[in-house]
Amino acid sequence: MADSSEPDRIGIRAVSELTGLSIDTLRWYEREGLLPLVERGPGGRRRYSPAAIRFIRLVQALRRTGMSVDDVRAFVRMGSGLEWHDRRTALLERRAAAIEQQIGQLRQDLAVVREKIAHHRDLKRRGLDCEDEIGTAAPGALPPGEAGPRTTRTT
Amino acid sequence: MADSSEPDRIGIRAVSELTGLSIDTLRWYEREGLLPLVERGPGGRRRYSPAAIRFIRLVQALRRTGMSVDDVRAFVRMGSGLEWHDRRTALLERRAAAIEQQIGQLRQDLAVVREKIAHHRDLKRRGLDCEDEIGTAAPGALPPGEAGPRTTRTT
DNA sequence: ATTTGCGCTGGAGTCGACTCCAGCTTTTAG
DNA sequence: CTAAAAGCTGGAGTCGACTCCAGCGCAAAT
Repeated sequence: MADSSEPDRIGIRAVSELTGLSIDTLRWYEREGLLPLVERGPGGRRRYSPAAIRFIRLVQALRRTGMSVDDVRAFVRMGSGLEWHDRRTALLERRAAAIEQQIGQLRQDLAVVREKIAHHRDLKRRGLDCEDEIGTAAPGALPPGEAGPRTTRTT
Repeated sequence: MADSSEPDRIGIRAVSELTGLSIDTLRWYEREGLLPLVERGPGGRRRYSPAAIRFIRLVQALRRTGMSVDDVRAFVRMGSGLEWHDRRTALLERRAAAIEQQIGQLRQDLAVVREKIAHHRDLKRRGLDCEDEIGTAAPGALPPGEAGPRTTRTT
């Protein structure tokens, strides 16, 4: 039954390289209760099973998609009991929906940036300087040399 | 040409509601030099032109997609001169590329979460209890399709 | 056997990005 | 005209999420 001396266990350094999380972060996540599956080898060193690593990937997905450490912990703390099963599943489903929304938001943001780029190119093509500031507008008339000194005070 | 008494200017409260940024954040962004277009009405109150609001939207897009306040400031500080035009455009293009990557990442994360959900459902269907922790453990070795150096950041 | 070095722990420190506050002026409603 | 509401400013405080020690123990290499 898979004890921590099995051959497929790897050390913290390898996990760090594998996942992109820093060693400190891995230790900190564990202390914070986000990584329940980590075992210890002789000498007290951490050994990570494939399952532990898959779990880390889930945690990364949750974190990257904006779930707070607190909420991940809460999720992890639900444990694996049947009684919490539905709740866990529901939580994940909500997360999936949230991620879809984020993708939508990101697409919008991408559109905003692209639009800006297009605007820039347009200005360049016409040999103009930048719009009033950066603000764009382009209603019809862009009186040059007005626009005011946007130079905000230096901090 | 468009002084701050024009009718299309709106106050900070309206902008806050419009953009979802808090009033404090709007003021703070301005102090930090992210919002150069904000004018003042009599009494020293902020008036936001449509152009200013469009600019805020750009800043929001940049921030939401992970650009730091420092970097946004740097971008803004480039000003509108022709000499910086290409640099500005290049920066925006890099950002657009970064956003595309993020969307890709998010899709992967979504897949991870969905997989987890499916796994949960499967367990439930079979009336089993736990999964990640302990249970479910890996059959053989590390998952085949996932060796990619996901490596980002730190250390 | 000693050196070199990874790993461990608990705790402190940092950093980015706000958020809150006190005290004051201006605007607006009654 | 007065009072409440909304703004303004500079500065301090908070919070989340790490990141960095100091000091110690194994352990593999020389």
